[in-house]
Amino acid sequence: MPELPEAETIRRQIAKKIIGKDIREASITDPAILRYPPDVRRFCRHIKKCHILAVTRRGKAIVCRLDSEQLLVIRLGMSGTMKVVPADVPFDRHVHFRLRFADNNELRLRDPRKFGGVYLRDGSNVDALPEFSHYGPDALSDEFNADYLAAALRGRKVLIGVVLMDQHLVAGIGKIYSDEACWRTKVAPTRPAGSLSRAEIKRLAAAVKECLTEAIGVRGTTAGDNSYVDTYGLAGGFRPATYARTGQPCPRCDTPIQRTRMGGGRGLHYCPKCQK
DNA sequence: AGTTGGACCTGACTGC
DNA sequence: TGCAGTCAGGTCCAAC
Repeated sequence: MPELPEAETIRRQIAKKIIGKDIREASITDPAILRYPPDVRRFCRHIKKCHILAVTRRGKAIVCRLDSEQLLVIRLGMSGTMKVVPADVPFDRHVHFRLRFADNNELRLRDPRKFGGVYLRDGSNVDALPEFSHYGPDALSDEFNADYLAAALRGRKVLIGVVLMDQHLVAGIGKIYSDEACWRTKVAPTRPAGSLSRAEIKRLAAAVKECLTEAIGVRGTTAGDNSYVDTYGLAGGFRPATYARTGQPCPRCDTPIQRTRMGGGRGLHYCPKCQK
């Protein structure tokens, strides 16, 4: 599932191929993928006159800045991948969104589970968009640090492994890197967020940046039932210590990794011995 | 306001 | 072999 490192990997790879390009045609095979505006035909008619000025990222989302003073937001959901290929390359039924450029290459969004989405919004300020107006600081920004995290966690009863995935608190972290950051901090993800000591919070903030940065360096993570691949179809090189490793030995102490369900919901992976 | 839980979606897997 | 059931999770929304 694309989190910050996977989104950043895809952003870097497609940026080289689409910045400065003129859009000639947009195709939306599944209208549900277009979250805004509601009118598919108007969207397609409008965007085919646009030019891509920049490709940035906010949390797990990729944002294209257009010369029309608009922003094209692409969310990958949990199964989304993007690639740029010549327009005559065949595609399957999971490709829901395509942008064809004047050079006859196509940007394609493939998303089997359809949790992803495309948004076209007026304006050039990413933080002002409805999609991001309540987002916390990007996990790799200077704004996300021990002081910020300590203030944000104070009094919170939600489990630390859950609250780290709250994009309103900090943007870019999902299951893989929440589990990973807790493991590196030696903190059980099942602890109430407000129970962490100042020292633990400081280590946690550093661990978040550390594992995200490492993961970007190896083009993200391919693990569990997810089939994430970058725009060249290659798996990510990051190897999580606990995520999707239930029953396998902890890399630090060999204790079998446990998985718990938080209230019937999603799973948290951790080492019951060295994470307190 | 903080928190919980269900809905969305479909490929991969399990069990009969 | 085939079919039903379960699981995975990012995000949104309704309901305590």
